[in-house]
Amino acid sequence: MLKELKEQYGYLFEDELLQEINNVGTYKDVPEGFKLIEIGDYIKSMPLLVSGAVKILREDKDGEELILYFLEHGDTCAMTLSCCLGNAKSEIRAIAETDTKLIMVPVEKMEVWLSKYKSWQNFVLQSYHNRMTELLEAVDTIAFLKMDERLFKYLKDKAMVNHNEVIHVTHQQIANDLHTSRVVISRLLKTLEIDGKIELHRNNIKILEL
Amino acid sequence: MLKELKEQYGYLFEDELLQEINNVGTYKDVPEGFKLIEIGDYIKSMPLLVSGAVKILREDKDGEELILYFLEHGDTCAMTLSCCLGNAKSEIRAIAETDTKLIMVPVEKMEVWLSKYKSWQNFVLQSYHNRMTELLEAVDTIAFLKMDERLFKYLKDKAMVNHNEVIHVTHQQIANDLHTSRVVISRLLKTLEIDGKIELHRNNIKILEL
DNA sequence: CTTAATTTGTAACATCTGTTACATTGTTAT
DNA sequence: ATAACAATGTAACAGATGTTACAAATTAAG
Repeated sequence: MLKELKEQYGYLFEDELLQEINNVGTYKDVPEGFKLIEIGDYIKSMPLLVSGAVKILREDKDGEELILYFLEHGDTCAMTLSCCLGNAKSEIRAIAETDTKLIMVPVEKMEVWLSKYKSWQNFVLQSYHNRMTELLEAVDTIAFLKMDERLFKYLKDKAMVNHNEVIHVTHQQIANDLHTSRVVISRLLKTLEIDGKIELHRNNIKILEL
Repeated sequence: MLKELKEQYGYLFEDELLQEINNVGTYKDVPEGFKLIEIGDYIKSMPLLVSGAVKILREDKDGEELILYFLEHGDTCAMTLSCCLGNAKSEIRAIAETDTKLIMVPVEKMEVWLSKYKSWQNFVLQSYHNRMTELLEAVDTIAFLKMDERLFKYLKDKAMVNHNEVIHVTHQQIANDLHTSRVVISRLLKTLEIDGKIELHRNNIKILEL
């Protein structure tokens, strides 16, 4: 575990901090689809992504979802950060998009390290900055793009974090992530296929223009 | 200035920090409509709101705006925080919604205080948390509400930060803030008036259900 | 193999939002 | 007072998105 820690976070943290993380952190290996955080959860430990990808979702009053963004290796969830340090409930849901390796850091340590390690402080602030930027991009996507553009962006992003131009997903699942209906997605996917941007198959879609 | 500082931030900061803010901060008094931050600006000082309200806007690729949220007394702009500490350009525009009093804190001090004052560290983290929450609410509003609901929420929010159930605004200005067209706003406003929720007048609207 | 469930395709229609065009009313400047 | 401008009202239409319904193709279960 220390080896993977150094690979992912060695350029950020000094050896002493890496050692501390190694000592108090717990290694976690979760499969695709595993629910890491549920809305309303009190967060007791913070996840540092080592490998894989995580999908961050928001929910409306009827329980329907909307994807905000994906997290990748080297990322942490600022929403979680925010909740840990503020002792608040999670505002979002986090689902493993692929098989994922994480290091879970107990929340008590986070505060201590904030004062003890300048590099940790920088990491926390940088994480907030990154997540803020990604949230703003999510706003742009939702507010400024039409559904066909949102859909194509979603497909490309998903192919990206899966490191595969073929994504395994049904039209219904896409509709859930984009907070629309299956019929709308099927319609727009067909148009994308006619335009030569994707190839449609049962349970998977090949992205031709990445 | 120290008096107003203590009134707004006394419960957060110890006297020593308040004194430091008073020494290095510059008092700023700006009129309604004043542009505090432009997209792309490098931020050299961080604004602490003392009184008034500030409108935070995002811009699309065609230069059209979209309101994200309002800031009020006791708030600071986390986007600015984020930019200061990350040495990055501003991703948003900030416009004084009302006549506003601010204290501008030089960016160099912010970093020093992060290590020196625990209360400042908490304030910075709490501000990030608040702004993250507000950004998520903005996402909810844009993604989950229809235009008539967004409009009514906007009117109520605006009345709130102005401490007045009569808001001075034209249909065109509302359309700009909500990233739609004037005709759409006029149509929906008329419906709200018929439903007895507002009263329409030239250049102002009275909100009846707050 | 047969049946049931899942996934996808598609039509028809409703509703919401955006656009263009123009009339009317109120305000400002000369 | 009159002209120019700004703000609002409204109709008519276009386009995007959401809904319902049902058929066809594929897969899973018994």
